[in-house]
Amino acid sequence: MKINIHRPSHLIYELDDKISSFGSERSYVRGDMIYQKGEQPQGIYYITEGLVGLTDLSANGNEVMLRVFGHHFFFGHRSFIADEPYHATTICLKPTKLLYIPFRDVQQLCDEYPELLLHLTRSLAYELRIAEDKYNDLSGKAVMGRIIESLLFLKNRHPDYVWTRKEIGEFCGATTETVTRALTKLEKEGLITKRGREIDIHDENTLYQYSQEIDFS
Amino acid sequence: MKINIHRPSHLIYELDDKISSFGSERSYVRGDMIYQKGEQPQGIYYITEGLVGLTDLSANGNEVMLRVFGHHFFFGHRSFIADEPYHATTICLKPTKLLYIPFRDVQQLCDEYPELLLHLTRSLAYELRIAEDKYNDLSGKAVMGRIIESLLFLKNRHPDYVWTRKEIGEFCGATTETVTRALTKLEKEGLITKRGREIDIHDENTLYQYSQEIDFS
DNA sequence: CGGCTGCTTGAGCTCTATCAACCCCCGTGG
DNA sequence: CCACGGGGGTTGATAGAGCTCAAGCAGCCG
Repeated sequence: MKINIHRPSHLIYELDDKISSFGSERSYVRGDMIYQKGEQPQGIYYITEGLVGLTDLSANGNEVMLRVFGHHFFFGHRSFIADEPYHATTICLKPTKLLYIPFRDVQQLCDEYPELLLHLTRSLAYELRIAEDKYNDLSGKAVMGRIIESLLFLKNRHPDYVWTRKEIGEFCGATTETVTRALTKLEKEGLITKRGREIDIHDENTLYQYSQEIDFS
Repeated sequence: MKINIHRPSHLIYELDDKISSFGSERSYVRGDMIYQKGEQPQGIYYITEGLVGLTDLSANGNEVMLRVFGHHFFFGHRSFIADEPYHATTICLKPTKLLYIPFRDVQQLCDEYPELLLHLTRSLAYELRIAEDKYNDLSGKAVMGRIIESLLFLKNRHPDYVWTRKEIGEFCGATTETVTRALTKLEKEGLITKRGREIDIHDENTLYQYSQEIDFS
């Protein structure tokens, strides 16, 4: 997975004000479900504050974290655009405020701000690459590499959040135990420091370099 | 991965004639590379006949098949829309004729047929679900299940093509040997018949049922 | 018919999941 | 303010699914 240090280009802050006059504000706390796999979409969501994860259950009963959305992110539009029921469930990770925009208003919003549709399209194109890069990694990269890249990715995108070992594992296809072991090793190697549940990365580049070294014996 | 028995809804045959007046026709034979990972997109591609695979190399040197495109499919538009270099390489799987549409013409084409952009957007939304379903499967489903689903998916989408064990493996994250072993087992169980390199599925539903049974001991 | 690519089968090994036990941190309520 | 409960984290031992390596076979094209 290519790590994006900078915020994805498809975030357009200017829309913020415009959108706020549409749709209704909703609040969630950690653990709340926003929508559930299988439901029929009725609108799309725009986060003004907080963090949301898109998760699904895999065949062996493990949770899989497919994507994460922070503030200024839309979500729920994939299913809307594909005209499919939701293929996964969204869960609130930290206290979140968002705008729920029913389809009727999406239409109107798109008419008023034609760049919105293009923005959503771009975000799909972007997320598709991420998903396929993740697939590639899962198929051929050792856990250690996946864990490091996920750590860098998640902390870069959402720095002000303490990611749990479970969440990191769900994101990259590893168990909590394996993540723990990896982090312990990284700490011994002097690349990170554990501070309670927080993980301090000493130097992103060094850590990334380390993850690219093929052999973990 | 949810198997789609029917052709994906985002194929719009009516565009065929309209598009043919744009762009230039190109031909490829099996093994030809159409574009390569890292290159900067200059246009998009539309297949009039044949089969193309989007592949990448994983960390351990294995080939990964991310997507396949048949006739009436566009490809190369993800990178165009995301404004990124290609994140993977497209390889011709069977003799293919396609139309190459440089960006200048894409613009014009979109103006003339506004539904085209929406069509491309839908295909991205659709492919994103597939990619995430594949990720989920890879993360939690035993190989046997993945192989069966890939077999059903690939043969449904592109029935008139003899998929090799290697290709099936690359698509679902398994080695050629593992695919062979799985197919041998399926033949012993009376679910498929091997006819040379061709694989005859006795009954899709029975096979699918079998793949959903959790335990492969 | 020769050679190449793809397929098959076997043996062994390794990575990572699984199971289990324990600890630590933190928030909550008495 | 302390006790307690529970979620999260750590560590160890073990097992097994599927990969790797190897060697031979079969189908297919020139």
